Amino acid sequence: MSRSMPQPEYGIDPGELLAWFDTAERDLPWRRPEVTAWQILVSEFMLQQTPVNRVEPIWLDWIARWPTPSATAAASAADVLRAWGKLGYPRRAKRLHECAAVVAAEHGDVVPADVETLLGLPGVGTYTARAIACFAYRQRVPVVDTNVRRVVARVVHGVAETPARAGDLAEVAALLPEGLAAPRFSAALMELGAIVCTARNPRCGICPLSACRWKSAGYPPASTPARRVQRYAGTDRQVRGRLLDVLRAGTGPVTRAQLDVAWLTDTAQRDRALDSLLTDGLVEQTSTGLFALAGEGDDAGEGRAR
DNA sequence: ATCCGGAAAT
DNA sequence: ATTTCAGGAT
Repeated sequence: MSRSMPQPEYGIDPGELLAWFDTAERDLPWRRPEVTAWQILVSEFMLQQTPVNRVEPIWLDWIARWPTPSATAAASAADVLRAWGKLGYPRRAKRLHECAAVVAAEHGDVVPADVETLLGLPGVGTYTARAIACFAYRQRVPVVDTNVRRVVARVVHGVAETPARAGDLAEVAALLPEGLAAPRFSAALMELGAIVCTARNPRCGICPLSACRWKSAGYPPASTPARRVQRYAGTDRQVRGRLLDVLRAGTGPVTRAQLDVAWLTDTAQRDRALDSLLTDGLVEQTSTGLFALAGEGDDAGEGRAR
């Protein structure tokens, strides 16, 4: 195209990125070499929309208690929901429990390695399937999360952020180095987005990449007027959280009155939240009309005979 | 396009 | 008080 000047590459130099990662990589427990594919899967479920710092202690307890899919599947849903604690989005815990049952029963207690099969598992979507294929099985597949999307938007496209697009996977695939370096490259790209090329206050002064279109363009701010944020206080989500707090705190079924005190300001909202928890299968009603965490009355995982 | 937690940082 | 955080399901 342009013949006067050599066009700058503005890809992402694997050498620069990987050299930086060698020195800056965080020592996260699920990156240790002895960690199994299942345990990596557990970390990916927990990390969905949740910061690393909050996941770490819960993941450590979790894999010590339930190291395999079959061990997880043998636990009761109630025990799984209690172990999940206040990590948030408890439907993830239920999906993880369901995922464990599928892997144990249909895949010989071994996490599948191919993306297509992974995508069929409960709670495994576009990102998580490829993260497992890449980080657990060392495959050269594109792993696109919010960090990667942001880094590519800035370094390659010169804009502060871009919405998710259908072409994101192909674009990131084209950035991957050939051969065995791809998984580490993907981990490094995510790490760069997490600790240098961050959403709010990027630390461009310590960025290892010498070529960045966003830098060349003078760090233009986001053009789109910040999509409407999902609030939390006063929403059904908060009410659901309060109701689950009550059920997690106890050791068995509770009365409706015990649940009601969790949210007194809007009884219609409280009823709606409880309905949604029942619909999601996170809460169950006993034959005597009490409420309990799903599987609370079952003896699965309790080591008792029927 | 919406819903789904909760905590820490700013 | 707002923003952000290793997304998925509907």
